[in-house]
Amino acid sequence: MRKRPTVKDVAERAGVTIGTVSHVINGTAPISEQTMRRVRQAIKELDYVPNSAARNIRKKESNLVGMLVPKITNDFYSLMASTFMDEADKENIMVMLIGYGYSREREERVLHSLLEADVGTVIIVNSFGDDDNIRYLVKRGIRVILADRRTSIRGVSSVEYDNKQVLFEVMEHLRKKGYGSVGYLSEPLTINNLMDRFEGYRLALEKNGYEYRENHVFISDAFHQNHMENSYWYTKKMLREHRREELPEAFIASSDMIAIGAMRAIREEGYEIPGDFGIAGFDDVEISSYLQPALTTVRQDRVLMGKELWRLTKAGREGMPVEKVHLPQELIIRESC
Amino acid sequence: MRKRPTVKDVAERAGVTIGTVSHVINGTAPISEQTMRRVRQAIKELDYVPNSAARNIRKKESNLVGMLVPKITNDFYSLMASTFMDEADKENIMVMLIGYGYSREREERVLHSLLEADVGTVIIVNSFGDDDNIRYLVKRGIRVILADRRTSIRGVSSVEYDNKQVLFEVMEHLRKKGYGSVGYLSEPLTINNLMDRFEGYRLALEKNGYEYRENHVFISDAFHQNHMENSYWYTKKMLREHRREELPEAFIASSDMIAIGAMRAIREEGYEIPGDFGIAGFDDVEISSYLQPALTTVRQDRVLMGKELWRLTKAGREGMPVEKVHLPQELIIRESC
DNA sequence: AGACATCGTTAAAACGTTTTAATTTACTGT
DNA sequence: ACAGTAAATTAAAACGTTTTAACGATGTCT
Repeated sequence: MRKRPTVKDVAERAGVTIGTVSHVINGTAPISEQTMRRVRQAIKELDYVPNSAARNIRKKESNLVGMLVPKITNDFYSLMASTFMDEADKENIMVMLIGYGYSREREERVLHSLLEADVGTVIIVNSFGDDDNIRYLVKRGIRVILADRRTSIRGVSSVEYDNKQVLFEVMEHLRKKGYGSVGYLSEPLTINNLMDRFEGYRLALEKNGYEYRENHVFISDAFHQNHMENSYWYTKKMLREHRREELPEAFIASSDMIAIGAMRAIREEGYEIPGDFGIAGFDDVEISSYLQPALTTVRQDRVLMGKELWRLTKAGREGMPVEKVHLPQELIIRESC
Repeated sequence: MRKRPTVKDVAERAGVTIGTVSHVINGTAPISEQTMRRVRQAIKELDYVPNSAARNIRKKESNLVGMLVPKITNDFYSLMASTFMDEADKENIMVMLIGYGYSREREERVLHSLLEADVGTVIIVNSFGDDDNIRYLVKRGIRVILADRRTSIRGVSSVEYDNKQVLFEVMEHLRKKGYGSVGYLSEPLTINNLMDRFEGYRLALEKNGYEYRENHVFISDAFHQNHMENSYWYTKKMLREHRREELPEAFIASSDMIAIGAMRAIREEGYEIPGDFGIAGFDDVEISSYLQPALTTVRQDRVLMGKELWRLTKAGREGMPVEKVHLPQELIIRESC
């Protein structure tokens, strides 16, 4: 209710000048034992907490970093964000986490808010927009770090997974398990990671002696709010409209959510997994091992990702040069194929 | 790279004074058609974006609201937060979403950061701490809104679900399905919503002619990072250490995550759901209907919750009085019992 | 004893805004 | 032609900090 105390109030009560108070707080000048005590005491008594807006404005650097993800409700992003925030928290940096919901317009508005808030760094996770936004941020002197996506723009760091390679492992596993053909389910190929995966799929298909068949591949026409549900309907339709022999014997899905939706559809249409259809996903979200059957998937270590992102953020603030980091992926074999 | 332009730069270029620029931006004074144009032009040319820290400091009100949730990786919280943020975004309010990870110490530190950031409102979702933090915030003149939790402290709004009532429905459903006894799986009863549920369980037990049995109730000793996994081990241990007839025929779990962990354990121990054991959860997280079997659960509408929270936030900023809101719950019957 | 360095503190400017009262300019009605 | 008003603009203060240069006091070295 009462007015928030300021450094001025503290100074008054401690019988010193506001400069001194600031020095006590920040340790920017030698202070005698005695005034130290008095100031500390006053701070405690008034329950003073500094106003970071005022501080930032003067220091010309903010303690904010922005993090843009497609959806915060997706385990894949939220775990990554969560680790990142935990790390940032340790060094008293605040992160503004924002989901832009696959909306281009929203992404832009939100970026604008971040600019107003004067963030020094922006982490962009997996945005599918073109590079204009990134270029703009860089031009404004904001450090940009890309996660799970790369760019050719100079001056931005990125952390991505090695998407292409692991598909050979997945495919080989499917072949060994005896699946006679392998289809592919994916979101639209607008981000390079998804493109890489699809390319990996085609390459691995060939390498394992499978034939590429157009109608074994189902690529969604747009990003939807609910990947799971979308994939569910998509797959269901597909299963109904084709005879068994027109369908692949196994699927690789570009994310676990896609896989989960498909699994439900497959089940509902009366087929067995992994008997009638094998299926493998991407991400290894938490729920994967709790499914029935547990989902075989490619683990993308989001904890590691979060930590790397923080490392780069910190490095950036300290003036270190831009970096491109690659993270390994790992095939986790469970029951679904 | 180049210095961020300020209102001063804009003024200079437009050949007016900074006051005028501010008036143009905020519409706080009549401005001639002509200077309007010139200022707008200058803003565009310089690509000026106002610094909200400076603005907030002067206006003595910030455009920030803080939102504290236990974990952002939990679908239950993140969907709630997501809707809230969507609403806030529409009116250009930024929300600092923070997960405190069930850590008391972290909760306190984070609250402190929010104070520094000068938030006007803090939403606390489901915190299990005692009321000290809340009291403290209120004392500092910060509007506090509680979600999925209530308090006796005056001056704080809250939105909670009607937890007790719905258990009668659940229990009746289980009885009608012929389950001979009903157990209960829960996180520790430190928050009133969990207490309400448990109380509802006991009341409903009695009303339906079931006997309350100590060893049919399993209440976890602490909040764990991973509810699903925790519940999995817990249940597994339970199933192994007791003979079938010592165990209940159905379970009510205090959250879907708990239920999912238990389902896996039950499955792995060779039992069938809903045949050998029935199970029902709480929350209706997105994945619930994709499980095998699909989970019967009590839906708590998080979208509605998010919207209500925003409504109260807005009302608070506009000086409206405190409010206590109650949201209905709904039993969603699926396959697990 | 004088020059010099060190320590603790202060005064004042600066950061980028908004806001208020004051000022100028232009118009109105008599 | 004059006071009176309305419209547009400005000057300056204010917000809560940090930072810098300057200050006085005290001590040290020759």
